[in-house]
Amino acid sequence: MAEVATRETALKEAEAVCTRRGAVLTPLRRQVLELVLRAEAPVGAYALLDQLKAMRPGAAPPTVYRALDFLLEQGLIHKVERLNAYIGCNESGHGHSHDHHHPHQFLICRTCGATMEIADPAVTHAIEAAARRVGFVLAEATVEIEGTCARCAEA
Amino acid sequence: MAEVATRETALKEAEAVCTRRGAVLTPLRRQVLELVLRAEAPVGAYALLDQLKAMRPGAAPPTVYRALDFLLEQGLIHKVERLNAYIGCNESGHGHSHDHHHPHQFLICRTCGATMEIADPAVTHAIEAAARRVGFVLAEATVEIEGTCARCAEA
DNA sequence: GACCGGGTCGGAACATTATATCATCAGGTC
DNA sequence: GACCTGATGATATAATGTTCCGACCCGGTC
Ligand SMILES: [Zn+2]
Ligand SMILES: [Zn+2]
Ligand SMILES: [Zn+2]
Ligand SMILES: [Zn+2]
Repeated sequence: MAEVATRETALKEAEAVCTRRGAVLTPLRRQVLELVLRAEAPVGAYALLDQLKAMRPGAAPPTVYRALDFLLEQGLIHKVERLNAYIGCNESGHGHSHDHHHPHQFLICRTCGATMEIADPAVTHAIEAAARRVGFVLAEATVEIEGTCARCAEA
Repeated sequence: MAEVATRETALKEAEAVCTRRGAVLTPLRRQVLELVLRAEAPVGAYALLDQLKAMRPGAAPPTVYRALDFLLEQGLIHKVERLNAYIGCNESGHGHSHDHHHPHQFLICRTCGATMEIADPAVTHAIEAAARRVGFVLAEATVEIEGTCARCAEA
């Protein structure tokens, strides 16, 4: 599978990103990141916990949430608010080398659940302009577009 | 207070919108809508429930959620996903006369909690274009911009 | 009047998502 | 060794949201 190689690369990069910043990608955090990357769609915290328990019998909600918080902080994953679920950051395509929090948008398919991350400059720019127009100092924007993905639409 | 008049007007309009569609704004639904409109910031379902209990001792979670579902369906309120909270639709400013689901964006102040609804055509258009570019059929877009509102920023 | 249907609400239980708190342990510093 | 910091173990609890069943009302329809 090509995905396995991609995942391995992503994990290696994550390791590098963390050490470059003085953060530590501990075995636990790495395990959680791998589970998120392995999933085909955004995963919920308790789904991760169930999988984690197989490897770490003592795992509990805080175990997962602490790891997720770290990974979010490092920009290695994102949270999809509409789904209360987490997804690996896809930094390829847009050239952000794992900025802590880079502008991004999600396209969520209601049929198959596939969620694609994009970073459309026009969307980002329009949002910045809208905020500026009313004197609002933008910190972070959540953009989650729901509908039907191309594959599901043509069927 | 000017807000009271605004709220009364909004309630009257809500009533009219519902009857025009064959839906019924029952006393319960109207009460919940009034509580949402009365709040200064987005309100959580359980905060509404607490207030509702004062008037309706038997109120339980489904009581509130059913009313909220109805109001969302009618486009009278919106849900703010980042806050798991609900806010009245501000249809003034943009000329949607309570479309069931109209494109909109939120500006959420992290300092004071104030949340402003806007409907910026450039943002809406950029999102539509981004979706179309990848063959995605858009149904609904959540745009929630967090930061500091103008009042809090100047202080 | 009897019957049926949809829509609304009361009420109990449950499911899902997230956090608070305290204890423990390992590594580095003085 | 005494001390601090960051990470994890472990238990409990909070916050948010849903399922399910039964009652009730109200408008047809026979
Ligand atoms: Zn990303
Ligand atoms: Zn799809
Ligand atoms: Zn609105
Ligand atoms: Zn503010």
